[in-house]
Amino acid sequence: MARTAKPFDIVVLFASLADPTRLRLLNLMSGREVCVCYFVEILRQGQPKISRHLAYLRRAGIVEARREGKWMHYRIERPRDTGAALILDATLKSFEANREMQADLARLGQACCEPQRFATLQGVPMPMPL
Amino acid sequence: MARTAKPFDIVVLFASLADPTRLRLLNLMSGREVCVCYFVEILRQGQPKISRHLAYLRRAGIVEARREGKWMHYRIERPRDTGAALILDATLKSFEANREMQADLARLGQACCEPQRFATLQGVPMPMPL
DNA sequence: ACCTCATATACGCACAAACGAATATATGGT
DNA sequence: ACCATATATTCGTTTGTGCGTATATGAGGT
Repeated sequence: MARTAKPFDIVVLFASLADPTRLRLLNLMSGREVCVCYFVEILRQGQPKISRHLAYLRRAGIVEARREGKWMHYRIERPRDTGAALILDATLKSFEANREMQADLARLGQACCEPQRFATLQGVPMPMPL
Repeated sequence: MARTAKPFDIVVLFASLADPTRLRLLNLMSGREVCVCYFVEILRQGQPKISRHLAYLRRAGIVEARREGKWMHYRIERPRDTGAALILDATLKSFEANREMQADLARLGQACCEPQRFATLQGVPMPMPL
């Protein structure tokens, strides 16, 4: 029988959005593909914590990962489910009015333009606009 | 000093949406003010459970209550925070494509048109469009 | 004052989530 | 084959959530 894609679970989507760290991760990924080490540096949180939250977002079906050598790049994946996609759109849009989210983006901008100021980011591939 | 309305907490909003019962409640309230006893009847869940979930939605700032004699009526209250309001809009819109949500609405329609078929709803004020 | 009905809250339990620390896996370089 | 680096997963603990049952509150009727 044809493998039916299991219907998108909206409760799981909301659970994945109900955490400040995960929202900050999504904000940083908005419009860009970002390497894990940037998240660790920008959010100043432990690496296992970041990794766990990224896995959570992936299981929820709104984030995809791509390996490039030693590095993993994460990007937002708009769900095929229309309702879910619109909720995600509205969520990302809401970040535009949020101080902390804009501060995170500013820090990400710094890390890209002046990577020499971030000891942990030497030689790391830069975030790429999508 | 001027009482600053505390900024809308988007994490609390998402937490309030991350539960199937609460989503079903919001769906039933979409465009209508509904009495608690309808929720109990339509969702076939215990009254304390319904009441707790309504309180949760109220604390999250997306639902308001109005007393009318013995009865409590609940309605959706669009948050003043624009981002939150758009997320809520998208959430309600997503219900239109959902089987179970439409079945709940159909049951609510029955309860209104043929209240005599629902023993628990005798003499209860009808849901009112807003 | 008392009783009933509608709704809300308190209590105790079972289960899930989030965390830091430690460990495992995967890749590339020597 | 070995080591270093980047990332993922496991473990044990703490904290939070949802539930049913029991009880409290609040309004209206007698």
